[in-house]
Amino acid sequence: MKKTKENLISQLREKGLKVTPQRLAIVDALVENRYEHPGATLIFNEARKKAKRVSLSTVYATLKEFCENGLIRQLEFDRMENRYDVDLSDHVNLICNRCGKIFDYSIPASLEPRDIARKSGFVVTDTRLEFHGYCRDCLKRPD
Amino acid sequence: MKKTKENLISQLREKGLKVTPQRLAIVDALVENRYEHPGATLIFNEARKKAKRVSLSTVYATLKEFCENGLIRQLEFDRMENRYDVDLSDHVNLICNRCGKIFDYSIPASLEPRDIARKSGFVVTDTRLEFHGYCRDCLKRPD
DNA sequence: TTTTCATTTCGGAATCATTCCAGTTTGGGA
DNA sequence: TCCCAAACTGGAATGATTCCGAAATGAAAA
Repeated sequence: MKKTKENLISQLREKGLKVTPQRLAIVDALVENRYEHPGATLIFNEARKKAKRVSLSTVYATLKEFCENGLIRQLEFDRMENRYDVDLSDHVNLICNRCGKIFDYSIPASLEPRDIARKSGFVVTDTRLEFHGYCRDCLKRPD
Repeated sequence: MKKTKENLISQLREKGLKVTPQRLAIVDALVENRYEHPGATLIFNEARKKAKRVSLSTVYATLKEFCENGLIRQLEFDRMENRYDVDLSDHVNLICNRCGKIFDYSIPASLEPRDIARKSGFVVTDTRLEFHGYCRDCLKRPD
């Protein structure tokens, strides 16, 4: 399930999205920095090195497009810019309170903080579980 | 574990925080709108009705203060202002993609989307699990 | 009750990520 | 090669949140 550059590019074509120099540069940045869970700014700076012309607006638009087409996943935070993840498999994000790094913890038999600490060395101080979807009322309503 | 107005006010005193008209109004707003998981703006508008003078800056500062002292909990989102929760017990937030309402789902025997849908009528389309804490490296480093 | 001062509040400016917009460019199918 | 919907650009706009210096005020001590 390792997501490669080629992999993402062919997904682009499948979805009928155009393959532009900007998008190639952004794909590169995403894949090469996958373990850092890069934000828009980092992607912008990296993409700049590859493509002569890329604007920040384009980076935002492109990341949005990629998310909507299921190529990548957006991680949303407060007081930190959004981060993007090419790994779509189920996993837990371990976020350090001090350095801000984000670690992947592949899908756990147990979600007990104690178990996570034992296996990954990461001490959990705060848990955030969010399930997004549709509530009963909205499911009834058409459109 | 039901958090009352009095409850929060006495916590204020315990922590050595001053009890001001603004804070009383904010506590009111938090408790009375607990099920809506109010954001700063809603709290500001509600608090205004009770205290003659409250500024938005104060609301933000106060909510931050309350969070740091463990009186309430901040729920962070993207493209939506932060929300605040007086319920500190473990629970899952079910967030509707369409209407944006946030439902509490008290701590589940199972975190399987299927089970949640069956029990709460909420259809889960996206799961976000975040564990905040300290990584191995930061635990080593002093300060 | 008055005095005192650290804490709190104020409001307006500043910040920062993100989106919007209107005009220009371009990938890739015909 | 032509053509146009899709992409791109950069600068302005937005919106939540923080910052800041000055003014106001709980509440502890005198």
